[in-house]
Amino acid sequence: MSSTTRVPQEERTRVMRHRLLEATVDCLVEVGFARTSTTLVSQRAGVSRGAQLHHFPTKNDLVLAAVEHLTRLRGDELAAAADKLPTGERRTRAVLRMLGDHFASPVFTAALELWVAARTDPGLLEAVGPLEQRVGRETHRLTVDLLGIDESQPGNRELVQATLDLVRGLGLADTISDDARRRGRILDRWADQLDGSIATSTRADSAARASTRADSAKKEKK
Amino acid sequence: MSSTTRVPQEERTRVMRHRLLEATVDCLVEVGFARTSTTLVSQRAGVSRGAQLHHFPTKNDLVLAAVEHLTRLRGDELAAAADKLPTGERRTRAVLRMLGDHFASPVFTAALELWVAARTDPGLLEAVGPLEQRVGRETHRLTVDLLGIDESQPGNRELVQATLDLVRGLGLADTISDDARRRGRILDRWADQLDGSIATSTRADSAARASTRADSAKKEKK
DNA sequence: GCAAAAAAAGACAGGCTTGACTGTTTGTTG
DNA sequence: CAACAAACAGTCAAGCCTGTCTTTTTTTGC
Repeated sequence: MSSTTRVPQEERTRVMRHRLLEATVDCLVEVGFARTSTTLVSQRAGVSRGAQLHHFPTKNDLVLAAVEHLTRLRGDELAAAADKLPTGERRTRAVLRMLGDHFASPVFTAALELWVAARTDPGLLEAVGPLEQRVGRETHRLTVDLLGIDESQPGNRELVQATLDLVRGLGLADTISDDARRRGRILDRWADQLDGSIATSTRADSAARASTRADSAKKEKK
Repeated sequence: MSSTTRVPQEERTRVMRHRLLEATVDCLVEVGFARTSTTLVSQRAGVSRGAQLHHFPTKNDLVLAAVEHLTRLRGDELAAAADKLPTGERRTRAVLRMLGDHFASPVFTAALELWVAARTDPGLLEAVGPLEQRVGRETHRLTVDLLGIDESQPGNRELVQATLDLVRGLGLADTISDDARRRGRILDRWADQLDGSIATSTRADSAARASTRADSAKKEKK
């Protein structure tokens, strides 16, 4: 009875792999990397163990694919959040809050699990390292664009890096003691700090500042 | 016969437990929490499995004791580093570098492993949570004291918190891509930021502020 | 339609970890 | 010094995880 619904194999493969990768990320968030067993993933994905092994012969294959998947997820989430940013006053605060929220989201938690696991797993590190570096660079550039910062000014680059390391630290703290209010206060304070410092060192021209903001604000809306 | 060397049982117990806890911390750093098996710990400690099970009946008992041990270690290391700090010029830089070094040290790495593991382990979280909170408070106080910050001034408390979250983020980044130079640059920049901000918000004395700025302008050549 | 290939399902063995259990040595107490 | 308790040593079974293997179903090419 092949009369029910004919699904092309390409589509089936795509769906299966996607379900497995999503389940893997879910497991990373919910039970951590250590307890994320292949059996658990297949159960959560609603995929038979045989099918799983067919698409990802080894656990390493699955995890490596999950790393790439997660990298894509993080990029998308950041871009989407950046699109929703308001323009105008308190731009810096909004940007920082957006970053803070991202580094407290489940995708960051999953990335953290992989991050920590990769430290003592050479094979995983080989995959996580470069990708994390790429995400880091992209996030850096995004932040620079969103805030309209002139990196040619000495010290500004370090200031952006510090900001990103700060939100990373906040994200880490958030994983075991979620305190959004504390995070908000700290980020607001840092935004003031940034505004004061950046204003005096780079943006003498407020018109250019406004245009940069408007420009980076309107990304295509897919 | 008691001809060899008489060792009191209390001392034996103390030594055994200490060796096991040290080995546990070592394993956390070298292979991570996930692969830290009781067998591995007993091997590394040079303690028989039976003896281990005698002192720590379950793995949970061992890990919980290791958490406390590690907390003590971190406190001691911080206090020791604080004592060695130079006084006088560039105080802020020295303090930040000290914090940065601590959050890039093996004890922090071990704590990070427990931290991440605790997120998905209720029993562990129950032990790690309060202790981490305590260490956090102590570190905060230490930083405030070392930098001579007046927390009654609005915003200063958040600035110290941001500083600690920053070094935490730097420590996390350090675990998979050790880049001490980058860390140094960022912390120096942050120190300048702190000096400028704290000066204006707590010390109305503009002479102190000017000297601080002149100080931060000339980079050290190490 | 039919054969071949891909996809999916599930059983099975080998390796590792944990904690219970039994036996041995060493220190303490009367 | 004798009895008791604590410390120490090592074996064993149960459970889980991974990856191989065989079997069944579905899709594709002819």
